[in-house]
Amino acid sequence: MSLSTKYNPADVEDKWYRYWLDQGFFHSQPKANKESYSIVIPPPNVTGVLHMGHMLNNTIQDVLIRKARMEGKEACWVPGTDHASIATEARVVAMLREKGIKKSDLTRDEFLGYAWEWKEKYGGIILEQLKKLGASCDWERTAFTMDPGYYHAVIRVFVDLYKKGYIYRGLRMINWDCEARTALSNEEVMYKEEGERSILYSVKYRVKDTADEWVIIATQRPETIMGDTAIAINPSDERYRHLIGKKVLVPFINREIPVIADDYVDKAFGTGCLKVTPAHDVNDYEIGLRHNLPVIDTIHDDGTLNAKCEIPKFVGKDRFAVRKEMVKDLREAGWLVKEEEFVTRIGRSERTNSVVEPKLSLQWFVKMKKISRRAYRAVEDDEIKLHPAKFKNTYRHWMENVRDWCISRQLWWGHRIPAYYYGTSEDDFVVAESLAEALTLASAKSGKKLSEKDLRQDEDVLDTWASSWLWPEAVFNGFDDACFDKSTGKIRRDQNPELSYYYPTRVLVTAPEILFFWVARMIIAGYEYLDQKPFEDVYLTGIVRDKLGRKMSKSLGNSPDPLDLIKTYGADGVRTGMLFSSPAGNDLLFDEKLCEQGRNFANKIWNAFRLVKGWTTVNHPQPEENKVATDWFESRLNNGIAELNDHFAKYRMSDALMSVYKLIWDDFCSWYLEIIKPEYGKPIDTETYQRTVEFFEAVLKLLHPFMPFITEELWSELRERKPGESIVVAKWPASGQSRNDLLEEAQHAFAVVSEVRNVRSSKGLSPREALPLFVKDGQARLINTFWPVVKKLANLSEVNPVTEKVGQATSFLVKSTEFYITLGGKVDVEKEREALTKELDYQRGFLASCEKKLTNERFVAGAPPQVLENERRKKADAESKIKALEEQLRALA
RNA sequence: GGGUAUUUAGCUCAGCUGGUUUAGAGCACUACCUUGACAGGGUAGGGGUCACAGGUUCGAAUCCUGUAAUACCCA
Repeated sequence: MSLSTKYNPADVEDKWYRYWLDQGFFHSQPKANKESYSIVIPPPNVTGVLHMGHMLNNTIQDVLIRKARMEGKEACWVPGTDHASIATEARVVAMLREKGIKKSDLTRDEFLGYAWEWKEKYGGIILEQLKKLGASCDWERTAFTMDPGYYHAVIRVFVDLYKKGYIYRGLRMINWDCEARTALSNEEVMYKEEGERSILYSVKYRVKDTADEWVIIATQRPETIMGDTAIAINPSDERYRHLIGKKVLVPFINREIPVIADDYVDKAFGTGCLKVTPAHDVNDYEIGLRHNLPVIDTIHDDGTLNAKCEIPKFVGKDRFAVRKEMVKDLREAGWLVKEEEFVTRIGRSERTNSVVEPKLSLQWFVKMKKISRRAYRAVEDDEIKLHPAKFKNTYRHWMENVRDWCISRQLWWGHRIPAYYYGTSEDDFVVAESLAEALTLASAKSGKKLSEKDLRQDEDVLDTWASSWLWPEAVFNGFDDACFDKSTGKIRRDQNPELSYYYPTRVLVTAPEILFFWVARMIIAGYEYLDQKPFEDVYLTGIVRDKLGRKMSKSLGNSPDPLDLIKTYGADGVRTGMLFSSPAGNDLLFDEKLCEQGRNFANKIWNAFRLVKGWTTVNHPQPEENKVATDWFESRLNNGIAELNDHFAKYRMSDALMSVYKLIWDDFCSWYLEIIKPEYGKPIDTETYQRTVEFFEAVLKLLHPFMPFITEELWSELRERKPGESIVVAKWPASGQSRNDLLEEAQHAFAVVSEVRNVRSSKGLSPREALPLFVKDGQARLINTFWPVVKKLANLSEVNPVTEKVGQATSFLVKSTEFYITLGGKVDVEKEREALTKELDYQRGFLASCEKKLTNERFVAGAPPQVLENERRKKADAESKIKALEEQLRALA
């Protein structure tokens, strides 16, 4: 073991992680008569690399799971990754493009071959990085949402929900990514916070059968004019009321469209006339439904215009190119009345950044209203608790307005939708777990004898969340043949020992931004398939931002590389750095200084260890101050454990860490060790030494969930350890009796020490110079057993009780006890007077505030007795202090 | 535009159902300390009319109403 004055994390971290793995401490199996404590990891994208959000999230999980393990629970933390269909596919497509391969030149199977290759190569990176952080996952259970068993589970659930009537296929307005050529969920559409600049064009349409009557509409998408099927105005708009029912002509193509009245139209926006294009705008589509308007879809999947636009020169051209041409043509025709810049919100694909095209499309949906009812109640009734609880409101709001879930994606990487088509009509399909089964069903449904060649499987895959919502069940193989009952569509827990042991999991730790599309849906699935919640608690972390409050992102380049941080500050330092400032649900403004604080803390403990390890022992009777110190610290420790457990129970991780931090730094190092520290080169008595080692062990254990590496290193060196022993599986300290009288007396004693030090510091006296102290007790004796401690820490030559004030001395007050230090002529009377006067002013002001209350008749009549009594005590206290201060002032004169 | 939250020391935050000393912590800051565990340290200290304006109450950082700023979610 090195004697360096600085702790070097790099020397120990890898060594211990390997040891923990070799010993199998992280592996869990169901054990009869042992309580289980399980956590499933929010699976990171298989394409991802570790970012600060993961660091925070996984540190918290590791802290919780390590504490549970030490408490003797069967702790099981299941790791894994998510196939992230759209993100991964985008990366693979980009990778192929670099090699000069176009996705469109590949067959589905060829493409998937590349995708799997890519996944095998890069897919495990993030999990390897978590090991550097110290994550105590059960790696033998590592899961992936496209593992064969998991894949089958997802397909099985699709079939089951279809049979139950929850899944349907329908025409809907969806968000379309023209570049990736896929539907996007609302969550995958991003808007720039500050909006985007665009141009609002005012265009005039001729009213039918008039020579020179026009309607002027405002639009930012003139390229969609050919898809217009109405002009809408607000029914209360006097300016246009006379037009209702008339027809107007679409520019260039002269198609007749009606003028209709609809409340949706905002009179103040643009000209107050809205062109309605149901195929290309969500709101227009809604208006179209209300007024039975036709839908004319003029844009292809790739964003180019199609023949329905009726203008041949536009067909095949990109929507944005057409916009430019259209504007030019309108201008030349004299129909463009105005162009003005304005700021609007433009939806863009999270993955490709291309402008989202609202589009009508046949997609698969899950009906959400009924299936989500129990999930809604579960959180409402606190069967599942959200931390912090404020998210309950958000959850309720979403659940009450839940909308059907579009689960199909026009991609290849993912779980292929198990629908098989056999004819040309929209209803000519069946849904089945396998081709063979599909064939049977299709033959029956069509009444024809079909062969496999007649069946065509749906080309699309499922939304990634439609697989990850099964995570808590699927990682324990809940949908296997052995326990999934197809006839009831339920999992039989009793047929699955793992599920019956680990489910429900204890807590889910994740980011609030995925409360709906992941957390809520997992709850829904849990109740649907097991009639039981998937987890007891949901701990929602904040978003990691930079010092300036900006979200950390790759594009901003404001995110530090977590592995570099670990290299610089050690995993323990980074873990504590993350937790120092992360109250649940609040964003964390990350600053490297926090990691530095963590590293410094590690160093502090390291040096405390060097101190204790450096002592030699001798079999002497225990000195009085050591006896007092050990008794006191035992109480302080017990009380610290209780406090810590309480913070944990409430998921107050920051507070939990801070309370261990202070217990170790302030109480153990600054007070306890300073009291018992023998003079340089002298030995310490055996009794005190033994107790100190015990205390040290206990505080290391309390700190272990937060700082696993340094605590293991020191714990292993503190005593002889047998092979296979480890702090990882050491017993969490029990919180025993705590003596309040000792804790209180210590407070007073330490206050006296501080005051004496203060006197030294303000008088410029050396700490080596012993001083005499005189004590004039007030109503109660402040210090009894702690005098030897005070004498040592404050370096007092003598302590003398007095009954009268002491002249020619500097003085201070703790509670109402007066203390005097004679300085042999060194007293600066003016300074003393100043300090005393300042204190006296404060006490008088304080007294006045008490008196004000007590002389208020309504207060005396209305306040509860304890409050009154308390107020009287405060008053008496202040009065005696004032008296003492006045005496001291007089003594100075 | 709708919803939900936040606003307490320079920074990040505690302060639960109003009353335990005219508000607490960590960091940062200031002064002193090259003291034998630790300068990645020690000792001491300064710093807030609890966003603003009203109201309820004997009493408000805490409850109510309004205003303003900010954040997130949904449209």
